Amino acid sequence: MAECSVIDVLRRGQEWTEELKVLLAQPKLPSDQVELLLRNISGAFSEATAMSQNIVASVPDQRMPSTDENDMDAISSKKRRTQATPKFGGRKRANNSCNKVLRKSIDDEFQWRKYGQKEIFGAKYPRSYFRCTHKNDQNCQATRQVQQSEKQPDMYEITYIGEHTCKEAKKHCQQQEASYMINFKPNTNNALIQHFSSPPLSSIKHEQEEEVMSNQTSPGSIISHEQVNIPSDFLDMEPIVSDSFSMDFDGSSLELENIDSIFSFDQQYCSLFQV
DNA sequence: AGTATTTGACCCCC
DNA sequence: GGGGGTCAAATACT
Repeated sequence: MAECSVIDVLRRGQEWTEELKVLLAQPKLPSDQVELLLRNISGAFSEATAMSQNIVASVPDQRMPSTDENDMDAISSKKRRTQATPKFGGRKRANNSCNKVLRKSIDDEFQWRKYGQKEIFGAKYPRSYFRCTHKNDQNCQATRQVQQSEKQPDMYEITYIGEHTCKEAKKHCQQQEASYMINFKPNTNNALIQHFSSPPLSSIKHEQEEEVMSNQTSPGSIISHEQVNIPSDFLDMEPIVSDSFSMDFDGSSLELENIDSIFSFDQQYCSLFQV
């Protein structure tokens, strides 16, 4: 239900964007119409973001790690104990951040250790569970779930849960400044993509998947003013056409570069919610 | 030998 | 009650 609404909103935004492209191609820019369309587009992003927030927030989280060492004594057999001593007691689903992305590769800049795999009811492919390799030595709580996409078998749906607190995260944190930015200056709705700006660090890719990244313009060439980051995961899914526009209205200048990257982002985000 | 993966068991939560 | 997330012994790999 909510998914359909998100898609509707995003498609609406896409239609407005197409209209904007037509306007921008005109020699004499109707700046009032352009501004209106920009507001509409930005508003659509905001709306879709707010709606999707509710959807993504429902992704379950990992339980709290067990600290009960004594119950090991209760193990009498080689295999798992029976439920006399509740090893899993107190498990709860914390409100850690989670972020779902679609990728061609399951590799990223972090080291993961697989700790489980499950056949998911109604799903074609099993889901694999990974935790950060530094869970034990650095108490890093980041986990991720990887599942082959049914719609696009060459892609993987990766859900990142929790954030890295290991040294690897700190190392990659600095590289994050190279992430992509988008901006709609003349309106106040630009909080919209901000929601995407806070995926777990592990979902931000830089040096990997060059074969896709090389199709893009450099990060710095994308719009900037209000700094709104887009995870590169969304941008690297499709080649991005390098259109660039510049315009003025209300006395303030607005640059529109890589506007198609916005469409691409919109479409890819849409695909995450399609049934 | 140490480390990573597999896989059945276990438990929480809807 | 059952689906899904995690544990941990067994196994595979380096």
